[in-house]
Amino acid sequence: MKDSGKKCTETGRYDCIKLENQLCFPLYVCSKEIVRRYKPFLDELELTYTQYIAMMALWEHETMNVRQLGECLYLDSGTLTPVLKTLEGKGYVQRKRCETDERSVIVAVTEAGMELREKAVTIPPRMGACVNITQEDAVELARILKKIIAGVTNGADA
Amino acid sequence: MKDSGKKCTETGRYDCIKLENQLCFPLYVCSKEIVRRYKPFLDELELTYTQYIAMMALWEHETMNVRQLGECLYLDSGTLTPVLKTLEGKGYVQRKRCETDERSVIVAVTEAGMELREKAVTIPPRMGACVNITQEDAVELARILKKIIAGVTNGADA
DNA sequence: ACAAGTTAAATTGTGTACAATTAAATTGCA
DNA sequence: TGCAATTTAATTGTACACAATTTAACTTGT
Repeated sequence: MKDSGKKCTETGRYDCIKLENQLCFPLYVCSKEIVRRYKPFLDELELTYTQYIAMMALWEHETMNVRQLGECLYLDSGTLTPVLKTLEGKGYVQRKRCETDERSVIVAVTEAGMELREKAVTIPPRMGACVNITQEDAVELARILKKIIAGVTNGADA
Repeated sequence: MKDSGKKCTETGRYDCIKLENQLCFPLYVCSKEIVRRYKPFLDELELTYTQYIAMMALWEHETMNVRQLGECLYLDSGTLTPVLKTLEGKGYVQRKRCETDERSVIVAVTEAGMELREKAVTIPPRMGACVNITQEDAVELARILKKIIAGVTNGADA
């Protein structure tokens, strides 16, 4: 349906670099737009999206060092250090050097951090109501994304 | 294995704010990781990802004002102005005020910008070889993402 | 014609992202 | 043991991304 016969939707030498033919671009846009949709809800907790996912990881694990948190969130210390300092400033986490290995910094959720969780549980259902997607599509999307992430983050070189 | 009556994959009060149950999070990670994968290829052209998608839009349209480009890329002037100034500095685009409406800034691809396109066409096929995804999944993914974007960017309030 | 409202881009300020480097602590091995 | 490699966070520098504000130019209603 789309090559050298020159139909209505014809194929050109530059088709592969058209925005509409990229997969990365809707991925990039979708990610940004969803995060933007979170903003009003996250504003209630005075958290940014990055702070929110960091808290999510910490609510589950209670305590992690920066490296582990980074593996969990796919972020490095260059991003996490300022985020964690901000969260510490807000009183939601505590940072301290590991006693048995002074290189590591242990991040632990505080009492106030655990209380924040109570407010946070209201966010996913409200977000869900905002995003126009069927249950089947959500499952499909999650499956495909996880497959891509697994392939891309391993040494899956060309 | 960890609370009330419950099976193996049991349901807890806080399940909805676990990282693994979010759809936004793999979307965010996938987008970032794919962009990271582009970097070695984009480095050859000395373009960032944002500069690359801006050039993609401009290669197709030759000339656009900042507002149109922003609608196309889902970016505002606060992001685009510095990106376009950088691209102008590299000699790939020219920026000038519209003569009939001095509020608008017209962005036009230069000769050098069009030549860059020749190098850029090699990127998508090489990226495709890097990303571990079947043709069917790619089609599915594109379909779902476009649906979400359409729903989220319109006033699809809860 | 003109004040009021609107639109367009730029600017300002905050917060990521990430590569590259640095500094300190720990490990491994000759 | 002793020191070179490695690991861990933090720092530095560049580049977005976006909300909010500003400035200038245009449009509209009267």
